[in-house]
Amino acid sequence: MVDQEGTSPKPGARVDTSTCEYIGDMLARISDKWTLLVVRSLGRGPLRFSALRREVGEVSKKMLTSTLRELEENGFVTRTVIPTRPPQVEYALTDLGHDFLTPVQGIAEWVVKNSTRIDAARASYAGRV
Amino acid sequence: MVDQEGTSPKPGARVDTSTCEYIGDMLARISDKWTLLVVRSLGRGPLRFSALRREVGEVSKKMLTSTLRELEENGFVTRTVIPTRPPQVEYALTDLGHDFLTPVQGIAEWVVKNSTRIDAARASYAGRV
DNA sequence: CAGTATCCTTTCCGATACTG
DNA sequence: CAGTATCGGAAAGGATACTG
Repeated sequence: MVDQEGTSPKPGARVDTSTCEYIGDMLARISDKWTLLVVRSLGRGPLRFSALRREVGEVSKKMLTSTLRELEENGFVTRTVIPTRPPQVEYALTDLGHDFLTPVQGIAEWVVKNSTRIDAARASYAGRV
Repeated sequence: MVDQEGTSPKPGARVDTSTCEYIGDMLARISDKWTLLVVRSLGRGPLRFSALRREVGEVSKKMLTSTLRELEENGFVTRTVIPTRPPQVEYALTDLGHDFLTPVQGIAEWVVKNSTRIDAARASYAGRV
C-alpha cells in the first residue's frame, strides 16, 4: 500500500520522505519529451528504429536513441538485433514496460476525458490576465 | 482493460493524431521537474508558499513560482492572498486539480509497487554493460 | 512572507556529417 | 538501416540580491 494520503499524516514522517524521493526520481526519469510517447507507440506492438521514429513524430535520431537506451536501462524495452544485410533492430516492450502502460494510459485517458475542463480553465485564465 | 487502440487501427488516422498530440502536449506541460511533486504535496491539503517549498524539498523560489503559475493557468490550483501584516498566500487544489490526483497517484502507486522489478532491471543492465 | 529581477551555469536537443 | 560523433543554439534552472 502506498498510503501517501495525507489524510492521516504521521507525526515524524511527513509522508515518507524516501518513498516520495523514489517516486520523484522515477517521475523525473520518465518526465522527458519522448519517453511516454515512445512507450505508448510500442504499446501497439514492436517496431524497428525508423518505424518508431516515424510513429513518434519527428524526433531526432539522437534523442530517440538516448530515450530508448534509458528505457532499456529501466527494463521497459528490449532491443533485438536481427543481423541481415542491412541490419534491423527491433524494439519491444518487456512485461514490465507493458505493465507500465496501464498507469500511463490512465493519465492519457484522464487528459482526454477532461480536456474540456482544462481548456476552459486555460481560456478563463487567459481572459483573467 | 485499457485497449489504447492499435488493436484496431483506423485506416486514415493511425491512432488519431490530434488526440495523441493533445495528450503529448498535456504530458509535456506536466513533465517538468516539479509539477507532479507540487500536485502531490497539495493533495494533502492547502499550503502556503514557504511551507510548500519545504514540503517539495529544496526547489528554488523561482521554479516553485513558475510551477505554481502554470498550475494556476491549467486550472489545477488556486492562489489566495490573505492580506495580513506580512502577506500570506495559500495554494490549494481546485476540483480539477484534485481529480487529476487520481491518475497521478496511479503512476506513483505503480512505481512503488514495481520498484523491486525496476531496481532489478537497472542492476541487471548496469552489470550487463 | 512572498515574491521579482538579474545573472550565469548546466542541460537539452536538433542539425549535420560520418560509419559498420 | 541503425546508429555514433561533434557542434552550437535554446531553454531550463539555480544563486543571489532586492522589493512591497
